[in-house]
Amino acid sequence: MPFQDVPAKVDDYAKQEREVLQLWKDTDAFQTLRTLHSGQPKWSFLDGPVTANNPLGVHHGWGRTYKDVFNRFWTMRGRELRYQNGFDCQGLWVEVEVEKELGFRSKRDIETYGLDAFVRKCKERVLRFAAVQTEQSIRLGYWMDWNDPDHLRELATALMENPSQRMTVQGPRGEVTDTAEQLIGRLGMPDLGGSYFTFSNENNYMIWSFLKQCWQRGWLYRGADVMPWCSRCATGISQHEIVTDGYQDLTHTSITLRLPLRGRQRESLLVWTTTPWTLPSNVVAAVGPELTYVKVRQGDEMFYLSKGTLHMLRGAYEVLGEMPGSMLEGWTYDGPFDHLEAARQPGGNGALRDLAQDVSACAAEAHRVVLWDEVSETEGTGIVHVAPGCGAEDFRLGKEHNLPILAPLDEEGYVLAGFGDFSGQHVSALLDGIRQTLTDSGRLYHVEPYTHRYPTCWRCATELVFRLVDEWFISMDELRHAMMEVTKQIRWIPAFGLDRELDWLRNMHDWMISKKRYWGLALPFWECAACGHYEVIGDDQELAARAVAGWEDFEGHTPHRPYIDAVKIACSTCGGQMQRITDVANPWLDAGIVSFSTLGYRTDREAWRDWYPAHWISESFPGQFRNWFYSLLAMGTVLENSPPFKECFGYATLIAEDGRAMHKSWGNAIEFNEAADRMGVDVMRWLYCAHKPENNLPFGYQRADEVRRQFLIPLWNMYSFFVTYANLDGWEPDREGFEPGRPEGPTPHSDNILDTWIVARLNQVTERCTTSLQDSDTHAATLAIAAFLDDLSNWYIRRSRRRYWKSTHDTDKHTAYATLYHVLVKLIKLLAPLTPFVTEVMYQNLVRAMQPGAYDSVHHCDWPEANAVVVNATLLDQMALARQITSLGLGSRGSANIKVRQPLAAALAYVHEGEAAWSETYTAIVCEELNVKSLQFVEQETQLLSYEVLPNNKLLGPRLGATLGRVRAALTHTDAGAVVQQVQSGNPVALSIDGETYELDPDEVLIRTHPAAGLAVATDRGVTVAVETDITPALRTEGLARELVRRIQVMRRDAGFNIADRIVTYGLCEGPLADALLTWSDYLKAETLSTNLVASAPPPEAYSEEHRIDGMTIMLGVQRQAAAASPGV
RNA sequence: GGGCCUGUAGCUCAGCUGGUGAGAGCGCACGCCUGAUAAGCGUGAGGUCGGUAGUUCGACUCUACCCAGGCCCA
Repeated sequence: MPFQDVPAKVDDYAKQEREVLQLWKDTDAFQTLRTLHSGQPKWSFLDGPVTANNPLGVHHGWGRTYKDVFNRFWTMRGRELRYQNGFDCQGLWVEVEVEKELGFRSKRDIETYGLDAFVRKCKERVLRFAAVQTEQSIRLGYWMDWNDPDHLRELATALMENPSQRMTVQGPRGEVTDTAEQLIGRLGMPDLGGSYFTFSNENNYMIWSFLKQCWQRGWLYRGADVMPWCSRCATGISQHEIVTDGYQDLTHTSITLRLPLRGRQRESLLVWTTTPWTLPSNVVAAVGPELTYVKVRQGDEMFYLSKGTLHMLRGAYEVLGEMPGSMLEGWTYDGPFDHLEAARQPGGNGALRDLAQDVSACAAEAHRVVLWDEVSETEGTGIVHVAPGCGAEDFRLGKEHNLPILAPLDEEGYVLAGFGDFSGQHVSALLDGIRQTLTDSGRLYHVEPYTHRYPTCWRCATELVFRLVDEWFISMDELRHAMMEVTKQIRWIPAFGLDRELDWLRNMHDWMISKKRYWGLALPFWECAACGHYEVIGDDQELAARAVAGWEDFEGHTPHRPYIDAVKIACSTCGGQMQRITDVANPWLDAGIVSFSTLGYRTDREAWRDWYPAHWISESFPGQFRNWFYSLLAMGTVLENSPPFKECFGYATLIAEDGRAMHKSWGNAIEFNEAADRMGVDVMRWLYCAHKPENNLPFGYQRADEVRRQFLIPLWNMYSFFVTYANLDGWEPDREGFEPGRPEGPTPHSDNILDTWIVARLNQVTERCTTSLQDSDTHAATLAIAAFLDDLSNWYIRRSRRRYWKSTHDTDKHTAYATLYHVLVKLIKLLAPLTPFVTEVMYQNLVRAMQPGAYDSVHHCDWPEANAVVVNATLLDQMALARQITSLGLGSRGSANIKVRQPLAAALAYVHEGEAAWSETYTAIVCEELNVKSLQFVEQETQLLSYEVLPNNKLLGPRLGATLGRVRAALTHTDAGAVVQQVQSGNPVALSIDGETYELDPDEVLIRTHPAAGLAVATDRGVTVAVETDITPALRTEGLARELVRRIQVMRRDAGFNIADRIVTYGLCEGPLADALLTWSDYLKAETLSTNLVASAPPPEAYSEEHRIDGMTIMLGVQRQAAAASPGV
């Protein structure tokens, strides 16, 4: 039973990969893998959930490749894994897409549409994209416990038809029957299996428990703050979100205006703002206590501004005097909009100000100059307009000075009552009116466009405004330090991850967890309308026990809006009825809880302990320090005060090949599916793995081509070469003693030095790969493998080719096959986690087809063990030396301009060390490579080169310290030849310096060489090689013979003969060519498989060509022998 | 303003805890090989290792400062 023939070239790697996928599916390969490793020691990987909101991109492919590589590696190393993928399901990002789908423009549209229907649409969208992402992940070769994508779609359809219809599905522990809605709510649980979904009941209730703990420890509070707010989404944007993609360069209209000082005729402060809509909410003006201010005259007016901002003035001015900022403190002024009702209302306007402070003054009364360290001169006038209801820093300053607050905007950005004509207008439309009012009142000084980085909504790109809101927060005061301690117990890769996480933790404010939206975790906060008391409910059972009304409306539903909102509980303080606040939660709570919710923390604490903490997690690090990593840490710290993961592997950002971010609109984006089809995913995976993760990864078709050419095609060529010749010779691997986990068999024995060498290299690389992957370093693993592939292809196989195609069937040939087979099979096991498809194809043919007891898949095999005994350092060094001599010899041939086909009499080599272990075998290899008759080592390198002697700094530095410099000087002035002789005979070298004698041991002296002029030599790292350039007539004849062989071989191919065909060769020529034909006729016949070599013109039926060689002409012909049609070589 | 990362050949990047030759791939030039063949191999040109100062016998490697780019936080 021969191997299946292997095409020399794969036309379509993607097609081949799809066939592998089908094979895995047909043989249920993944389930077999789980069974094989069930009960082994555990390796816990916790997946960071991907937002199931759109198809995957190639950047997801990068992360998923890492995850799959390490999952596969640890599995092969004999570990049991969970293989649970995660989908992130709840939150604004899904709402926004569904809104787009439905053509909605505001929250009101959603309410009109109905919360129940809207929430179902959100769930449906998640399920449909989870199905798409599942298919894409499978295409990538990512082996996980995937749901059947069609099943997810069926659930989505059922949910939309009728969520309460009962369905029965097959789970890993048997059939499960429930309503469509509840089946969806139970996805990822042990009885259903598959990916976890953060919208699951378990995930939501587990977060409730977490929040209850926070509440019990006094960390949970409702507070007022001025926050970035999206008027379109009608929601606050948390610190975590705004920093991601939030800032854009935007041009706004900036206004400089007068604030007339009270009691000072025609004197004004000059203030500048880029947000004119905040001017009606002005309360105070701030100056820098350290800055210097000036009083200037323009016409009959006097202005105050800081000295460093005089450029803000338009037209001529006269400086009247200077003063420190502190001198202005307490001056009062007339506000620009004091005629508005809001400015005259005691304490300011708006309901929420009471949450913030207790003040009775109105804004108009509060107008004065205050000191503020934050004021700078980098922009503006050095006098800052402060509106505590419209800016985060302003708000803090307002609290400090107990100022009234004017909060002008409602949820959707419309101005509230009390602002005159502005009331009812949208914030984005206020500019003209404000400008006109200022012009009319003579307050306007200057107007100018101004470009700055301004925050926008990360979902809908609407410009954010700052708005006074009430939100729910987790206080970081105590948690911060506990989290930092936990963070330090984790290994961060790259190491700077620790610093980044700590930096974030040090700086972050209290964690805003609420959102005034619809699709998300329902915050379990119940509030009493009567007395204002609130309580936190810890799980579904507690809710059931406490419910006094509305339970029947909720029962049977997942804990989402609107049904959860129906449940009322009794107030433990006043006995009144408590209602859930309508807010939903920040989605990072959902992702952060998964080290508890997906591992059975609430239901099976023992099983949870088996898998917690995760050994390894991985995500792209930009962003995740403040998001997923952060929320995991928060939950682990609050619930267990322990690290939820031991090792965090981060990687940078994927960019396009042109060095820019990928953007569809820039035309440099690549879709995942398109990449998979055009590149093949093995290529993608190698490209990902060969990259250093902390650097941004340029991704594109050019790089993919490089990978295919340098990695995949050479690998395939070697495989194809092996199979082609093994089949010709009918070679097959031993079946005796076959072990499915180790299909490569025991290390083969051979007397051939190339065999023992390549086996040594194989085991060296195995060791390196093992170490690297254990250390989460795919980059190092690919480097080691790439170097090995080069050795295998360009040295071992190339040097061994004749052993495979020679016509005798001897032990040497068998050993050659056995060795190459062993190497290839062990190699594909090393490669299997990295490139699972091509290795599977090779395995199916090399192993599965030949061994009845073989596993179905290469991925069921054990990770290869490094056999340290065969890693012979001397052998590796000597072969490296042989390659070096060869390379140098080729270099010197090149400099003499003599092609390799022309034999030369001798190569001369000098090696300054390591020659002792040299053997004739290496000489034979080098001679053949260099096409020389002999290789001679010269004793005295001075024949070829001159010496230079240097101190061995590494040894002498510590010994001599500062005197090393003088020793070096002395050494270079001595007779180098004499020193070399001393050193080579093992004697110390004595140096006299300033009357003192220093003795240097032989190993404390290094010898370096320089090529002497006029010789065709090449030298590198202490090795020198020269070739004799004399070409004798005999050598010339031989060279011609080799030239003829080559031309005949090409003719064989052009004539369409098979490589084993026997032929008759005709040659008509004179002179030296005729000599060559005669003298080397046996050689010619053997090389070209000619049974006969006829010195005459070829007959008409032969394939013939006229050739010119060195100015001579020869008529060559080749003719296939009828008798040679029989098989065999 | 603060934190982190990056800066090595035309391009993309390797260079482990300082040790004496500065490397790979791509591109370029020239050549070779040809029974893995619309593949492969070799050689070469090309770099003051961002800059400055310091530590050291010795710095691409460590330290400080500066410059440029990126990310993050104010």
